Amino acid sequence: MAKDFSTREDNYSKWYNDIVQRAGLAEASAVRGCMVIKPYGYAIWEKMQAALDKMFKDTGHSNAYFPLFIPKSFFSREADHVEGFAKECAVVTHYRLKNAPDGKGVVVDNDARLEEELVIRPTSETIIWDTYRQWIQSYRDLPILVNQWANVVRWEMRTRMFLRTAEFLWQEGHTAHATKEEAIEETYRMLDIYADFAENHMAIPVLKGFKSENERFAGAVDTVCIEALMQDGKALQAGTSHFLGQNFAKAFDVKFASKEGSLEYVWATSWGVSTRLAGALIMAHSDDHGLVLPPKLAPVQAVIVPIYKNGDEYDLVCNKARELKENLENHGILVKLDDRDTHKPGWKFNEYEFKGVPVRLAIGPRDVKNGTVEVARRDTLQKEVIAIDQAGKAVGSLLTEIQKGLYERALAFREANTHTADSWEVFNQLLDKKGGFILAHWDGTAETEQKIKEETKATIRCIPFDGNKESGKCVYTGKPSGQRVVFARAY
RNA sequence: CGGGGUGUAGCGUAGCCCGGUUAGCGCGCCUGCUUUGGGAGCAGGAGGUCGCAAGUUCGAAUCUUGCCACCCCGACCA
Repeated sequence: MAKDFSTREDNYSKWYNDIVQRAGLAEASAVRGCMVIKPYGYAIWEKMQAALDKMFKDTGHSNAYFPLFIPKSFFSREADHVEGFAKECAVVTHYRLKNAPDGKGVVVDNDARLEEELVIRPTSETIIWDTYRQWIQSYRDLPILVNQWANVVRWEMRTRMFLRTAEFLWQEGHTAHATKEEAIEETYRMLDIYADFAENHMAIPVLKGFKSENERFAGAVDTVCIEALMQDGKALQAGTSHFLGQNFAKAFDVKFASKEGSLEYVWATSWGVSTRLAGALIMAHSDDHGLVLPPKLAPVQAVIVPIYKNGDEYDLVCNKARELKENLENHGILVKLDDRDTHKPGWKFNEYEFKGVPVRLAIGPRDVKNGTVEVARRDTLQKEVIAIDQAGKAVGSLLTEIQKGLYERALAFREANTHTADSWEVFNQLLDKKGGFILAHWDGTAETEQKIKEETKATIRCIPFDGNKESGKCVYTGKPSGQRVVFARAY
């Protein structure tokens, strides 16, 4: 085990922070609540972006960019929206600094107060719908399928690396449609893309479902989400897709002339995932040896560590290692050859283990002589020696196997930590002992959900799409219920 | 914003209660030699506004007051 490193058992949140820091993903910044995403962490985000961006484009979406600043008055156009975000908005009030009268540094110039304050976007629905009004006159202008990659700011009281920071990176899709049906279809289409991405790229199984009224996006008619389970038994909302109805169209007066000649309000969706996904990735797969990355999102899929005693051996081994690297690259594998002489092999082993590189290849004089290479997989920590001329093919299929294995391991964990509760007593026991997802009946009221939250800190993560429609009694009030919902304590 | 805690080299810390050498140690860093199949060893070396500001004192990392930052627990959080 790594020195100076916490275990999940010992201290889960310290373990998480240690991974973020020691794997070089991110670090705290000079600004409270904001983090610096370091090159290795950003490389993972770029791989996520690349995969998602392709999925968006493949479904007809285009990227665009809207301003960081939003006129304050825009927020009050939609009542629920302003209600939901008002408490966490950063506001720009001035546009100029001046030298301090006492000569020490600079101060805000009070003569440079903005006529209307600007809110730093916590999300962009308002400015986008204000813009869409200009873009839409006729049904021929629809649909508009736009996505934006951007940073947003939500002034959070308590922050955690990746999971909740004051500023974070995300994508937000904003679509406009002529019909309700089409908008609803889009809402589900994008949720399916998120679920596909989570399961096939991140190797994290997710539940799809509706948010309850309490958890719904401010301004949405319906919010659907994907929910993942972390190793400590807490749930994490990994992505959301909103059917906005005509709420924003009405708030920003966006109408179109239909084929029939009538003037109608436009139907809308919005959907997003953020750098929070990196947090999900860490907590879903990593172990007490450090980060574990699924091959599809690993910036380096295989690392080659040469082993040698002197200059002659170094040349011999590294020449072979370069051949090996080329071989792997020809199989489409992202390979790094670490031929630095400044660190010992043992040090490198630990380093790459900590950084979650899926496959490690060690090659020394013995291997050169025997035509072999040692292959170690990060997920199971198993090692084996294989023929070096088979390495390209072998590592390729090993990466596929690791990707699949991580998903299956996460799925098995979720299944082992999903329970049903039919009484308040069992509900509480499950929460205290195991956490995880709890399937329980709920009377459908916001009041009951609120009370459950106050008493147990558990919330309704989602009302699952695939939940069977068995009827039962609310676990809290005993009132009739038509379907089990998913409860959990959540990030 | 409430309750508690912590600020000493890049990181982790001792010293503080009870003021008094040149602020000590580990990791890391630099140089050299020996090493290299799971975090190397030895020798030498560099690196400090003791969070910031004021005060008490002959003298402050140490005592007093104020401020700032961070951490934990609450509150808050689609």
